[in-house]
Amino acid sequence: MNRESSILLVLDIIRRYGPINRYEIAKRTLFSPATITSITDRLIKAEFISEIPANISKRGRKPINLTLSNGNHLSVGIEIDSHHITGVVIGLNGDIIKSKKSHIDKYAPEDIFGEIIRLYNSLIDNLDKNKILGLGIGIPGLIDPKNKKVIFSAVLGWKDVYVNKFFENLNIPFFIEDNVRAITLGELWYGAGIGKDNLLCIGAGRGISAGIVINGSIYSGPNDRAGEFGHMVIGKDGKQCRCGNYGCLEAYVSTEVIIEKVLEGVKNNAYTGFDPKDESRLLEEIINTGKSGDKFILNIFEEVGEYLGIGIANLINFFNPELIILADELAKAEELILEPLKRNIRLHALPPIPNIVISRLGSLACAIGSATLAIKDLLYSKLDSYIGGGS
Amino acid sequence: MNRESSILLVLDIIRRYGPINRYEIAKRTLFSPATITSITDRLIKAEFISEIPANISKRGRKPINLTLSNGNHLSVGIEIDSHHITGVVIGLNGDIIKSKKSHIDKYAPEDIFGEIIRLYNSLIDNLDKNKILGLGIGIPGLIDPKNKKVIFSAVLGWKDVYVNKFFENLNIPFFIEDNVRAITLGELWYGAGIGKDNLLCIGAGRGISAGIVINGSIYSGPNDRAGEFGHMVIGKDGKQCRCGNYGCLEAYVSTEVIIEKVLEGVKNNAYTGFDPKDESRLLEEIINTGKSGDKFILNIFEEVGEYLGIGIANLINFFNPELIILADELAKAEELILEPLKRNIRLHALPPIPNIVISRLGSLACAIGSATLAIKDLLYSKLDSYIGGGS
DNA sequence: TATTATAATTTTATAAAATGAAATAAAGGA
DNA sequence: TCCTTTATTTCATTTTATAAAATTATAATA
Repeated sequence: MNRESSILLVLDIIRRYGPINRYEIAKRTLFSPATITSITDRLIKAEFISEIPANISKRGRKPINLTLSNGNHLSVGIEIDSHHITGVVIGLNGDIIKSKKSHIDKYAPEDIFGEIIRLYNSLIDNLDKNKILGLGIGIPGLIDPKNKKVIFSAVLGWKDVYVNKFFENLNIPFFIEDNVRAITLGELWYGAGIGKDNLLCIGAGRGISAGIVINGSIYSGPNDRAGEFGHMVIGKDGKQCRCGNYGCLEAYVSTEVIIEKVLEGVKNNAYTGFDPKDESRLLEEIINTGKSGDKFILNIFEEVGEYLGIGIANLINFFNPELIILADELAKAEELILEPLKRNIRLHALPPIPNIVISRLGSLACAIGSATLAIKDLLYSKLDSYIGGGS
Repeated sequence: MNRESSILLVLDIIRRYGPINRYEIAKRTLFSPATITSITDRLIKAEFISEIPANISKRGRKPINLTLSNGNHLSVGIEIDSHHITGVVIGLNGDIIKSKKSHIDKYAPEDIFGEIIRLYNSLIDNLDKNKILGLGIGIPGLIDPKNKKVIFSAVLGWKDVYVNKFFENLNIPFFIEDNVRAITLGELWYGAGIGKDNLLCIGAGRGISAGIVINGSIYSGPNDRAGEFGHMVIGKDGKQCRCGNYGCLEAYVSTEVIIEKVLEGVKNNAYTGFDPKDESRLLEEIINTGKSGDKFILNIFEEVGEYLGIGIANLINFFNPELIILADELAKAEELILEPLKRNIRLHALPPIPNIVISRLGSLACAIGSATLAIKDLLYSKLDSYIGGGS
């Protein structure tokens, strides 16, 4: 093929399997060691990778490991959620250089993107502007990343918002993506999914959806609709969902359902400790109360875990993933939800049952994943301008 | 990259998008037209592709279309089902050269593979043996294609059957695959799925499973378990399944369920025209009666279509395929099942709703798909021995 | 009918990429 | 110390890919 795709291949191997030495890269790529030497030379000169000593002790010359280098190229990622925007700056290897968070209470696109630009500027304030590769934004809703359009966002109350115009003055490559897919990308490259080829990242919050990783990359489907399993029917003729159908997963599992059940319980059982007015902190309080062993709350998570477990088991049977990552709001409940979830998955999924873990990047997952969008764009297509021609 | 992978890429473009001219191949591959000329020259010399005149009428020199050539390289495919083995010989472009079918009534591996070898020999009898690329076999059950092992087959009553030993004397490359995946491959390369990148092929017979096509190739999952959605729970706390759980799709949808319902109806309503003893033709008779407008049968397909529709809608929401192909036994019911199926999918799947069609290769789908296994192996990895080096 | 414009393909000289083989480097062990 | 092993690099050569020009073949036009 052409020169560039060989470089991209080597770089992708280093990203996925690094730190890795030249000899191993040669074996994985089927290139000769000589070729790997020449390609990695140029990547080192362009400061994309760097050598780190390997300390395995066999006979013979010690291998020199190569890894994506931090610091020389940076990317900014921003998450929009219902109450905040969260920003991070990361290096190529995912290390967090900086992070910042701010509250929002106005939801018009102008307001939010204005705030994002303020946050962006404050993040890159004392950094070398030339090092910034780009900006990625994770948005809850139905996103068209190609045309940089938010098709629909229930959380933000947006419909057909074109994002381009807000950033044209910024003069920096920028990308948007659905928040769950951004989380998935972050976890895949830098979190719980490192080294995995096929996994599902379940985003459970107000709605339920999954980021799908196939053969090491995100699968969005031909219409960017893949992963939307919130309205999977698991209880035919069961509880009515807001979509009108009966028995959808989302009718049984969501942060709203949990809050509803708790508030109803508060009414009946004279619960204390909750301030139902601070909606944004209610779930947090519920989780804390549950973690301290409250039977009523435990029982609610048990119920939710059963339905979510069936939903995920259905996906496991169909998709045969190596790993399930639980992310977004519900993931904050950790063992509280994980334990009943695992139990019910074992009941309904056919072996082999994959590991089920909580998001490793936690509250920064979406921002980190969004920053990864710009890194991915660079690593997959735009090296030319950074690596000169000629050998 | 190396020469071979460029050749494979061009060949795959011709397979997927052919007949196609050199100029279009250049655009799709990002190779220069000059490169395409040199690669296609060699492919023509090796008789993998041939030129056919294009009859589109624009200005300028007419393009010369290239297509996989038939006749110079052949592949044999064989399907094992509960009562027959079916064999075909196809060319690279999927044209059927020959087909043959025989009954089986003994199910020991020695018996079946003995019969397969007889069928194979009779199929290649008057053909040039040098042209035969290989033999593929589609088997109902859980298959490990890499180790050529049938892990489990309920239909055949097999467990841990190693297939290698039966073919070592034949001295020809051979491959095995799960029957639904074989059907899927056949439909993708030569049937209803030509040109599609992401589709599901639903195999509905005694059991229910799906062949998954992602980015133009079959996805089997890390453990070859992908697609097994027969035990997807769609009716929590519903009808008990033979697996022990409640509400599985297979408890509501399978040829056995249909036959059961009909036989029960026969008992109650004094139905005539069925001979319940000839199990292998019963479903056929049921379908024929339904097609002639019998209300009782129509109603059964309506019920089955509802449940299958919900199951498939769940997959559509999750997977966002471009196309759904219905195959295997139930597909023989054609409109009888398709109409209620489509109706219920529209009720439960989020738009955009993909086309839903019946298998185009029909009763030869599995055999053709199995033959495709050997062609795929050749086209994806073994060209070296056919195409000499040098430019 | 000859000419012109256009489109597809091929030729050819050149540049770039990839490799094999030999050389070098860096370690452990005798 | 020298030998063996393993990793990496050098360098001459082969292979692959390309750009630019040339050729071929066609439809539209004069």
